[in-house]
Amino acid sequence: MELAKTYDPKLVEGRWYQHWMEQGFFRSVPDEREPFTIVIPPPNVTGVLHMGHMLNNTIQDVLIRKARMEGKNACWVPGTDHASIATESKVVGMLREKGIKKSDISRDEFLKHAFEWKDKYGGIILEQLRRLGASCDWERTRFTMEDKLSKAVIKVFVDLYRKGYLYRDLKMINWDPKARTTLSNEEVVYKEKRSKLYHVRYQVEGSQDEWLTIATTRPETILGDTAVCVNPKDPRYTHLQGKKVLVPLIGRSIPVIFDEYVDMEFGTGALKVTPAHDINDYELGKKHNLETIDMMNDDGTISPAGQLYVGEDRFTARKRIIEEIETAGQLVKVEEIDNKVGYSERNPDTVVEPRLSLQWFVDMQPLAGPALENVLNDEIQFHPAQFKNLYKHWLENIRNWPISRQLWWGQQIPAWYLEDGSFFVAETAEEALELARKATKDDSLSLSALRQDEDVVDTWFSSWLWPISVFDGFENKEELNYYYPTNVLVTGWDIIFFWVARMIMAGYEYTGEKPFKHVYFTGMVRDKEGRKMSKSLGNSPDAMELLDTYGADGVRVGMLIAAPKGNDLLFDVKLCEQGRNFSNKVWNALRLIKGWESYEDKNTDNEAAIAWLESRLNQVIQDIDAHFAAFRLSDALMAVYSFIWDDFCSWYLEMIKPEYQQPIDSHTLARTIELFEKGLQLMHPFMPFITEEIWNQLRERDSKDCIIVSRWPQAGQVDAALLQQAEAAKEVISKVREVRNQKGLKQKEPLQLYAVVKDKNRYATFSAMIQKLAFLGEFSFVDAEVDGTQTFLVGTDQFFLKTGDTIDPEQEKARLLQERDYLLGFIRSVQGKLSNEKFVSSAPAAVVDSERKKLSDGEAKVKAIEESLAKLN
RNA sequence: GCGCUGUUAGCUCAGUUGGUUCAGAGCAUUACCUUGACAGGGUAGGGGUCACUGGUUCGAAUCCAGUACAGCGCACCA
Repeated sequence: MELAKTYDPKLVEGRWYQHWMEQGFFRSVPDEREPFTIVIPPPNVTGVLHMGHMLNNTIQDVLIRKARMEGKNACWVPGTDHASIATESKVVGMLREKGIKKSDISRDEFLKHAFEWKDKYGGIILEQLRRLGASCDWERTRFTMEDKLSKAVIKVFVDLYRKGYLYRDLKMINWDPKARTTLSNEEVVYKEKRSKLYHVRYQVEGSQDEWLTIATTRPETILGDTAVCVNPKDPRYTHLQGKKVLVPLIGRSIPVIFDEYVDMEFGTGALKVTPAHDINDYELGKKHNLETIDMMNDDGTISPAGQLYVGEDRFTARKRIIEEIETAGQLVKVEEIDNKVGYSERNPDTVVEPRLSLQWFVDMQPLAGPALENVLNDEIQFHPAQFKNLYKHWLENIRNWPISRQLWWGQQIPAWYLEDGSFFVAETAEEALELARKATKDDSLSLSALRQDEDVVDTWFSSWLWPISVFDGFENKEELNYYYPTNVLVTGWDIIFFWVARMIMAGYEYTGEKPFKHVYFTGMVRDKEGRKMSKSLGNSPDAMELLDTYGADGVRVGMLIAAPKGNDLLFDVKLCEQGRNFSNKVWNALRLIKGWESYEDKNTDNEAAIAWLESRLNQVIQDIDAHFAAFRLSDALMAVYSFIWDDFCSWYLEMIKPEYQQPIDSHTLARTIELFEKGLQLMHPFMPFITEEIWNQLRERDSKDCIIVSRWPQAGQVDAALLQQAEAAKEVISKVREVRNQKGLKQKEPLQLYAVVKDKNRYATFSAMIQKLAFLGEFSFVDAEVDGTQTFLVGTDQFFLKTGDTIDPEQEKARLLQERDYLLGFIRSVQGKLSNEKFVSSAPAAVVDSERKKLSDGEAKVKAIEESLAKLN
């Protein structure tokens, strides 16, 4: 069959993926082999594949494929995350389009809609991952909100509650008024903003015209003011001791209090205090027994407690209140300042409000200990390791985790309340009822007396259990014992707190063991200018389109070749082009080899070439294994890339290539196929499809004899002397080509080369190669300089190339003089070192020897050049 | 404000304990080549005072201190 001139991934990828599936190559069940386990960072169930996923999952696939080839029981567990805030807001939006308001339907109805939505759109991303070549065990696909996983969440909630690690408390939390839910500190993103600082004067109660001016960036909260605070050391305000002031517009009388907390330098030195809407104000309020007025509704509108602008949005209210204050003559001035404003991570345009709220919290202190210790002591290794710093800092300053979310899409909090507000935490309503009966000593209590907490838990409160729960580890230890701890987690460093740290905590708490041995952090995928990929910038390529255009292998190479671990990837489609070009290069190596007719012969002139490539291969295997061990995937890819392109294609195939349309001896062909196969195996983790295709093109194979399950090549002997000889030969060839280039000679016009060398053996093995690749009519050793030739040096060996051209003596002289001057300078610096007694006495002998060798080599070279110069004169 | 990390070729990055040609790779770029596996190609080049200053050392891209710039994290922000 004739092979196409260019490689077409479309004809290959789908076919092989299906074949792998049919053969069950991705399937893993526990057996006696060593396991190698990766759990996927579950993408949002309604998500679609983007560049970040491609990078992340390519890395996981590379690792899992390598492990599979090493004979390990490779298990990559896929799945999706219910992503409560993100998904719920998508569903709310979808319902709104249908004219349904969330507030008009019941929880059950809403969940019905949500599950319908999930069944329709959920899992698209998993299908897309198949296109990328992800070799997940799809039979293990899990979902964070499926029954078993939800049960685990409830179990853990109850357990932590009973241990006293989980409690309910009224605290200042971050509130997302769009999603109408609590957020943890980590879910608040602070952005530097240019804001207005309003200076507003409050009249001192009982005075005619005495005023106290405060400064605020959130004037709408004036409606919730219950004090004004000044520093007791501030001489400007000492006279206000015991005085009261009137809140503008509403005229509420509030005390002037004194606290060192206030910075005298900032604004006017007077701070309005709104205990319900600011964390610091709340602390002041507690300390000074202030009233707390919650003047905002959960959607960010003003509540009746605010008295004015009730029902208006907070930002509209801000505008209007300032206008009215100005009209009242109480706006002193407006100043521009830079401050940081917190936005919701999930709703990036929504400003987060500090809000006083009754929520469930996890006490992180007891969980943090083992999590910190085992990362610092490298029981769990971070790659790159510098993320340990970030991790350490966060854990050492850890704050309690508010886990309740005022949403419906998620695991409902297993707490049941009685009329009087007392509550009972249990895995089921029945158990809660039993607890309630015991507590109240009232056996007549029925389920209808209990009301379950309306809230659900934070998504991360389910995903922190992921490495355990995907193996059903909370009900059955069998699979857990085999697959856990998992080998490596591949994830972005941006969720180091959200997810990585918490999985480590849950791991130690619930299994007494780490959840993974290694964490490979990927950076963010940015465009080539370093900007974040975003819809509004339109700089985010369509992932599926890339796969179509460049093939999965091309895209995978493109992503990995420029993705050093932990660093952001500056993505450019040109990288995928490079990947595709590489595919094509390998494909054409196949075409060449397949195109050869062979004749039976056990003797060959190519023995040296074969032995050389084999040594190179063994060297490359060693390099690649070392790169993998250190998670240097880009380097591993680069090593195989240059082995295939440079060593195999550019040198080896050219060395053994027969004359045009001539056959090749069978021995060389067989050995070439073997070596090519090994190269393909090294490529396979990175480029699964094309390697499988070529693997099967090279020989007739059984349907089970696939490269994906072939054994990873073992590094054999490296013949260092041979490699050196080859390098010398390559240098001679390059030098000849250089001369041709300079002289404008044809590549294939036969020339004569003569050499004066110290050791003929150095060139003996490859002399035929030199002759062939440098296109020489003659290559021979001589005893003395040959006249009328172009000269060059390889090491200290002299070469004389007869170009047929007449040599311009002046030009040649100039060239030689330049080279000599360079060498003389070099020699001077080496001599300088060697004449320094301190160097000779304190440097290691090997270093001194090498300097001496440099000197003698340099001198020999100069001597050779001077001989040539003498001839020219 | 506190802390972490970085600064090496036009771009993205290697450079392991200071010492063998250590100043590298890929991409980009330049010249030449093109019926011969591959123009999605071949061959050969050009390109860097290793951010700056000082120190340690026989010897510094590498170690130390300081400076500048950049990125990130945390805290504060009326």
